[in-house]
Amino acid sequence: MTKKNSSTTLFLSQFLPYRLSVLSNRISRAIADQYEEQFQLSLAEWRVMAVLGEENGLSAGQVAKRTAMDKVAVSRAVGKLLDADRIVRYFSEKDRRRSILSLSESGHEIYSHIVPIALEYEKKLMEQLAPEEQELLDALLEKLQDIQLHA
Amino acid sequence: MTKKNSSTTLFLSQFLPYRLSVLSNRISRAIADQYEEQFQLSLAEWRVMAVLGEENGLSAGQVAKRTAMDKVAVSRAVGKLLDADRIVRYFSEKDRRRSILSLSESGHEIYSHIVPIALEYEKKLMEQLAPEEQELLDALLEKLQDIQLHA
DNA sequence: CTATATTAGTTACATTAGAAACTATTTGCA
DNA sequence: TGCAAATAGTTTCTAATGTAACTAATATAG
Repeated sequence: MTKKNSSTTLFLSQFLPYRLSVLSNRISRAIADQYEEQFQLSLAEWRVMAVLGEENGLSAGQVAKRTAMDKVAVSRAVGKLLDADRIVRYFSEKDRRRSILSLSESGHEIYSHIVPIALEYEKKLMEQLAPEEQELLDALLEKLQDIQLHA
Repeated sequence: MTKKNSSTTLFLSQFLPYRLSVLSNRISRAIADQYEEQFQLSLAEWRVMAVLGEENGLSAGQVAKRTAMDKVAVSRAVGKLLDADRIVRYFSEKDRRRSILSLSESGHEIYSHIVPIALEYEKKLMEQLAPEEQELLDALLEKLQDIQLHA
């Protein structure tokens, strides 16, 4: 029952999953604060717009994959964005289940306002790190991303 | 790749806040999956237990600060943990608003089961990185954590 | 063909989480 | 003192989220 000392107490402030979570939430919240009020956009809605700004004509399923959101969240976000005329939806002629989504004129307008804010924000963050450090962070995140979590 | 941010398009998959969020959610979820079912503990409840395992006798407010949860979330988690007899609560004699929280016997028991799981998990993650990389990641997170987000 | 399985997306239900208002207590200061 | 402001924590109301069930369309096995 008695185990190594090091494995009987967890120091939350040094625990990687916890640190990532706190950092990530702080950053996301800080950015979201800048567009939520100004543009009445939830984080989920913004993510959908972000991928559509990157690539037009995606289906809801493709959006889900790229944003790492689940399909219900995408469906809801898409619904709201349609209501607000920020995106446009067709359905594929070949497969009428598949939606084809793109930013509307006004969606593009909003997108082009938010992108600089988001990038500026990221820049501010990254500026805290030296260029080599930035590259390292990038590489480390890449590695961690690829880990198979459930062996 | 070198950075060439046109500042008119955002590539979500290369956007630091987004990458952090996806990574962090994946990791937290994977760990939570291991104790939620087994011990009927939500992430919030586990966090409260984790800081109490680290330091006994904290008030709800101190728990909130250390876990980066808001006070409502702490209040609710504390309520559930009390119901399940996983923690014990007194109120300070000097200031009867201030609570004094600590793990109960059975709380300690559960704590001592989960800590190794969490640490093992973190270890698995970190093992993907070379020792120098681990130190670097640590240092980079430290730096990012300290950034003043709202200038 | 046609019955079954699969896929895309939505809806319904239950749970959780956050904001704001509220209670109780303590502090500050006129 | 005594009354406004501050603090600790809880409750309430509402919005966001996840799971499962559902609808519609397409693909496929027999």
